Amino acid sequence: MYQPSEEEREYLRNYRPGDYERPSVTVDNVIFTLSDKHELSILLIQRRNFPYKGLWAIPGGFVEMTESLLEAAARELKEETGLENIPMDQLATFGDVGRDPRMRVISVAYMAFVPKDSLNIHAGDDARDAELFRIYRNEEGLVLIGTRHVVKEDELAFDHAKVIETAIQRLKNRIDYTEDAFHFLENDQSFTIYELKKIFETVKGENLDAGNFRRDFLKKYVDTGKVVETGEKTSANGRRAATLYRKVRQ
Amino acid sequence: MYQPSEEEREYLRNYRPGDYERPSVTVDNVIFTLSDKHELSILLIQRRNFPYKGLWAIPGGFVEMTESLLEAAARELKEETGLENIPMDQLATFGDVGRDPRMRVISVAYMAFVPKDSLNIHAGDDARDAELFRIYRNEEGLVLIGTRHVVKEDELAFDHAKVIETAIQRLKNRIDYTEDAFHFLENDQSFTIYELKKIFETVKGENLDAGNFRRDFLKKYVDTGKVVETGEKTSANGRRAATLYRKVRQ
DNA sequence: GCAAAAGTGTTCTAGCTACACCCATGC
DNA sequence: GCATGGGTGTAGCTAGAACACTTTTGC
Repeated sequence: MYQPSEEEREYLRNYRPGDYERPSVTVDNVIFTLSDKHELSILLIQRRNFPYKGLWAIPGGFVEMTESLLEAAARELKEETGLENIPMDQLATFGDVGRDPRMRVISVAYMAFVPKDSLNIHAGDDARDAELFRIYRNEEGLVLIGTRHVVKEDELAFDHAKVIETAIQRLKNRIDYTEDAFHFLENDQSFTIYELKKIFETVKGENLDAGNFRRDFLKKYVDTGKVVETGEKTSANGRRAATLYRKVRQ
Repeated sequence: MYQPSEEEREYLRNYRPGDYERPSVTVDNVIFTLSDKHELSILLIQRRNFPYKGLWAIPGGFVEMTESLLEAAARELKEETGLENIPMDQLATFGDVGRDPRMRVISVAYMAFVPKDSLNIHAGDDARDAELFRIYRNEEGLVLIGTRHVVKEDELAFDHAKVIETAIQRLKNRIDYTEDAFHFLENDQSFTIYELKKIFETVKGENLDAGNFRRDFLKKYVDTGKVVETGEKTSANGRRAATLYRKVRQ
């Protein structure tokens, strides 16, 4: 391990940062969930202040000097949704010069996948309204449909349309080789194969063959020990009882 | 497109950034190339100033207020290597609190893949020495072997060992579905299948079957029009003449 | 008995792996 | 003639797509 010399420690004690201009740094969270009807959805907040007053944005905020980027993202997630201990993944960093009309702001975007029922949307201060939007697409681009509002791509604040597009793309690419899908489960300690199948279908935007999905699931997760049977079955409500599985937490 | 109201324009005219503390933002470049003996290599510079004086680091520098992150990375690449118009990809952003002992620094890492012969290593100011290091690995982690120096993982400045590890991982994952491999070619307007095969073998760290690689190459790049035959052949020097291909620039 | 999820079996094929084999050329 | 890279052919295997079919339950 690197041990600084006495000379270097002396230098650091006397170090005073120059007063050159610095950009502001924020974290922004793309929070994905699945709607009741199994549609990919995202949490947006409505801006009540300038700039982009009235437009919708992904939630975020300034990075404090005492917290890491991930800590900042997790703090913001908690403030917005009440959720803690959610795995978050860094998406990308957006830093074009004019992306915030006030000043230079560099934004590190994170993404999180959360089960809908756990979502407890805090508008935070009344400075902003929060809503869940289903993700659609037409010729002009993204269309986000909430319960009370419809938001088109160009009604998103800052460069957030680009951030969201990047996130959707990344999620689709990742879903097969990460464990993202499990994070959408309401309860990853008791779920059926077909609940998980629904999640994959939603994210990929295509229907999957039930038999093939089942075999893939068994080989990829059960045979490797990542998922085990709970021993329970669903109490049959209208159909044949299904085996319940549990995600093994590493 | 969003048109700010007169009120919002007024707000922006009068906007003065608060004087809260801001982190410094840098870009750092992981510059990959292949050595003469087809070994994956990376460009490092030796620090001649505190902190981490004498240790090796990936090149980088502060982001100017007037340039985007990518522009900053490209500017640094040019200063270090003389290379321009090289495609660069954002790797990840590193922002742990103590990663720079002087002050809070958030670093956006980029990666570039360049042909070795084009590399014209500028030490820049004499404040630093630059050298190409082949990438090896032993039980303790990364070992970087240059022509004059050998650098172990813990002799890298800041969190650059982590940055480099992340970059190597990403490169290995990307190589099959991106066009990174072509960027390592000395001349992508005239190359043979086997030159490209060598690059894939180096990055993946395994030998590939010549026949299968050839068929894959033809299907993946030639059939899709991404690569075309030049019409020329290698002037036979000790062996059968090989077809020369040219990458089509989109 | 029908709808719908749960679960199993089987066929067919595209694509990959492995490997054998021929060609061209310089030494 | 042999080493080396250039280039072709093909047998065999496997993952996966497609789909047929059975089970269980509530209505």
